[in-house]
Amino acid sequence: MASRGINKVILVGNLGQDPEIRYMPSGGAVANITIATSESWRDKATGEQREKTEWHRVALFGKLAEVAGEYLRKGSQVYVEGQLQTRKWQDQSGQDRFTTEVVVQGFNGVMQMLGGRGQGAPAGGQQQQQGNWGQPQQPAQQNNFAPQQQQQAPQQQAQQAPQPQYNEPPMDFDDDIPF
Amino acid sequence: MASRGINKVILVGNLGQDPEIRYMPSGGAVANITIATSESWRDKATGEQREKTEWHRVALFGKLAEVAGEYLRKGSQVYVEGQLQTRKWQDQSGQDRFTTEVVVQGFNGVMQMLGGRGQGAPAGGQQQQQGNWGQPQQPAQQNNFAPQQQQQAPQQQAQQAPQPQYNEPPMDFDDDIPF
Amino acid sequence: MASRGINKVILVGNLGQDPEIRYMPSGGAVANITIATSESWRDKATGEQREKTEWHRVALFGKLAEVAGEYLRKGSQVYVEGQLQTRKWQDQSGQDRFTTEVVVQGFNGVMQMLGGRGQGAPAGGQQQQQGNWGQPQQPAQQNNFAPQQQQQAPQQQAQQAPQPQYNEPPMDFDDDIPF
Amino acid sequence: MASRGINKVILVGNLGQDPEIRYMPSGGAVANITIATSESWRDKATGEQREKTEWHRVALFGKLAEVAGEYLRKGSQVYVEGQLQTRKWQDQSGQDRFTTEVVVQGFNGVMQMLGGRGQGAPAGGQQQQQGNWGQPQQPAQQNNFAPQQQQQAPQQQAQQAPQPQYNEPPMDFDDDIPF
DNA sequence: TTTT
DNA sequence: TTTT
Repeated sequence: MASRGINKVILVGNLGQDPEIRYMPSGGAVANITIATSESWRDKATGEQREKTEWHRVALFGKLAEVAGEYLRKGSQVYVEGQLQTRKWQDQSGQDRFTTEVVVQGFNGVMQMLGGRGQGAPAGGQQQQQGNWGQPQQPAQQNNFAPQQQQQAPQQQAQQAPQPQYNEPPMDFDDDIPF
Repeated sequence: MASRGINKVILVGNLGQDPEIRYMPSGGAVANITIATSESWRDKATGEQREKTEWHRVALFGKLAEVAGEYLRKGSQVYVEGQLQTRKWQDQSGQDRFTTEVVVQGFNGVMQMLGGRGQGAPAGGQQQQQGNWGQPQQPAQQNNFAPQQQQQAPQQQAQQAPQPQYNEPPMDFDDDIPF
Repeated sequence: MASRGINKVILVGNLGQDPEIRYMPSGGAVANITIATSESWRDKATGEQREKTEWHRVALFGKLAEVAGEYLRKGSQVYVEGQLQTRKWQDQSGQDRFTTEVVVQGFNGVMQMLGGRGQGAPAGGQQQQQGNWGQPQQPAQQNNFAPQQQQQAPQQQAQQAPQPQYNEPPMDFDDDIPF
Repeated sequence: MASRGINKVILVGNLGQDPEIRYMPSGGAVANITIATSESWRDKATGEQREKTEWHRVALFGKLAEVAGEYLRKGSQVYVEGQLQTRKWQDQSGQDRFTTEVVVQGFNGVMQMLGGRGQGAPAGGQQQQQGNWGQPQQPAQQNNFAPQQQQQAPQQQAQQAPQPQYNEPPMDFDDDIPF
């Protein structure tokens, strides 16, 4: 767990959609969220107000993934601190592709919900609505990674890049395998 | 220049190769560098020492780009602070691709050489050797972006992703156009 | 405005009280706020839940000070990014004392209100309530630093340390004088 | 080990003197270092180049303290990441005083030596010279905090503030007691 | 796709 | 002195 160099990302922004929770074969949770940050400025040439939004792919692991799944929702404001990680995957034509994510994990990972009083998910009895996360009908241990990937591919296609399989599974909070 | 949210990256690491300096049509400098950070750990299963290196694409603009070109070299240790930015480009087959970079620019961008006394380029009389950067034989104003891009594409191909053109040119230190 | 080394503080927390706004002889605004961050843990020995709150003295300058005065209130959640600065002052007995603050200022300073919809001050017609800030009855230019300091001394005494005079006035957003 | 809010300090700078290593009653190591960061600018009024150095008190705990003691020296360049902490102590006249330090500790603490090959302590056979740190003639367990404090007080007096005793001992890497 |  |  030593490291040479510093690789740190700090984001504060709002979720573009509800978190997607999955489970690794080991049973560790993974939450994928997208966070928006934006800059606005006055265009010198036209004098108009302009705005540009940057979307960040963030992957949380272990306990933080579970908290994200429970409390974060589309629109939630959040602070995350993690590391940059670029992973290689193959598209349908077998070509190499790369996706860069912010990995929030282990000792260095931080996730804090912002904005106070209950901006997130209902704490109470509505947990049935969470059925599409983590496949509650099946024990978490059975939820493996690859099948879920397949399902997501089509819709992700329209976005940016299919979610690659975590062939080398990222370190769960209790594991010693770094990313 | 207002912003909603925080988008901050901090890296400390070593350059994988000499900086590549180019000039935008406006004359503003752009330096592309790759920074390595690494983690090492003992594999629980095998007991072996393992190491994983992460490579970061970093783009510096304006004055910082010029300083990078003058003083940084392959192996230089550097601190950079910038923002995450994902840009879309088209590959040869016209397919959309995305590349994420750390943009170091303007007021929020920071670049500091580390390691003290002259780890980088010779400060003294060898500045002629910089001829291949920034095409000093021609006035900087003539160096536009696209042609240079073409030249770089082949070698970059082997790496990760061709360097996309900056169609929407990133803000030079003196410009009001954000990234 | 060059710098050797990195001096960066990032805080996310809540204000312990309303901001105190003052004006320097130059007319530049200064806002002093206190931000709480806290840690909670289970005491190994007793098994009890414990919590410790850290209070941070933060000084904002220029535009950010004005925004703080207008929108932040006791309890507001805020992100600030600034620099550590320790200043020397003399107590009543003439002894040297030191106070460390987070200075949020100029290009590197960041202040973002968190928590969304109107957690702060009313945007509308209640601005008269702000009368005790910045002495609106008098032109800002007349509000100088030292007198205000005198008034605050007694109450501050009970706290931590009297607010020292800014003998070497900190850089306003438009100044070139660093802190 | 939960926390509400973010309390983060990042420093890159050089040590003003050799680290001072002490041991807590528990046997955990504590290293005190001072780090300089500086800003330089051109004075608008006089046109002169000016420089201001900020000195930071940093306390490292546990393993990081040991590494600091072994490898850092006066002049060493270092990256540290920690938390702001203000502690109260009494001066000779019994008056309350406050000292703010950067605490580098536990999971969130980071310390990285910069500048590459052997800028710090001799890696080789000179480790006997470290005898004045950590009192190697006596078992670490016997080195308690308070006596060492007494010795340091006089010289520290000239500086900023006597090193307060850690009455509530800060969390060692293996402890669950936060700071 | 978020937020103001 | 804040917040949960």
